[in-house]
Amino acid sequence: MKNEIAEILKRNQLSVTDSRQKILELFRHSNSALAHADIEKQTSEQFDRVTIYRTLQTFVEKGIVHTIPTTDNSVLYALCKDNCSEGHHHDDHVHFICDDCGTTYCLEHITIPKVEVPQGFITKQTDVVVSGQCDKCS
Amino acid sequence: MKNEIAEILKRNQLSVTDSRQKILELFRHSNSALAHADIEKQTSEQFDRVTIYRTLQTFVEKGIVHTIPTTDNSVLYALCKDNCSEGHHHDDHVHFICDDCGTTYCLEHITIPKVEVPQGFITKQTDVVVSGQCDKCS
DNA sequence: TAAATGATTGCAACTTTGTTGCAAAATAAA
DNA sequence: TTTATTTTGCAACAAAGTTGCAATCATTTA
Repeated sequence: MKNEIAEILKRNQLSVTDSRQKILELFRHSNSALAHADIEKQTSEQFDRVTIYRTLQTFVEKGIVHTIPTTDNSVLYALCKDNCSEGHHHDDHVHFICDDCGTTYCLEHITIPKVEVPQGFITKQTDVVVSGQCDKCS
Repeated sequence: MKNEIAEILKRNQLSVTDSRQKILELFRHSNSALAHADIEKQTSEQFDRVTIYRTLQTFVEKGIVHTIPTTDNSVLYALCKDNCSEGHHHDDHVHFICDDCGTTYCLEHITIPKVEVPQGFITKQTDVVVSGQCDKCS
């Protein structure tokens, strides 16, 4: 378990530190996306705010975690499933935000539809965020 | 021209003030989405930061403007085309963010595809954000 | 296994972004 | 024109995020 987490870090050429292990564990045990504030709370302020910012940034750069677009100004992070390669995210799944409980899910099994763009535009990534009620709140 | 803008404000039961007219004009003359900072710059700091925040908030509430989800933590605003009714946005179009120049476009003519969600989930809104290169940068 | 190297952390200070209360000013109504 | 209501700008604050730097920790090498 703990070894598996250390493995992921090593595979991404990251040194294995307490904060990285703990934060990565949080993501693996959560079935929803996490905000910076969630992580700060759930680690019971064991780590400095700055460390959490930097860890998340590193994880995004390494393709361990991806950010989820939201209409409000909050930033959400979620595990990339098949461990995207550095700078090459290919998390082609839909995100679902529940209006009631606020939970954000990665709907891994629903693939992003192809979206047409006008002449001259080139698509590199397509993000789909669905909002409404999740199965627990409906 | 100016009258048309005043009309929109009156139609939405808003009193016609300098800041509201000027900011609404900015949106109408821009073919892309605007961030709070853009507006602050483009009004050459004629209005207080707070006024701009409050004006944008009011416009969103009235359905004159809508927010666009982004992967970074920035909030973008764009004109609602057919002047959504209060609280009832129905801007079912795709948003495109150019990775090179950073411009965000509302692709008015491209409709959002229907996205399946798992059993028990209820869809209320679907946001699609495509990123890549726009026609000017490709 | 211990010392040396290099990366990461925590702290402090700071910037940027967004919010709130309130008096003054502007708009709309009478 | 006067009155009532709304909006604005200021000040002060709160939250979110960033940067430099010394101390600490992880990894490498001998």
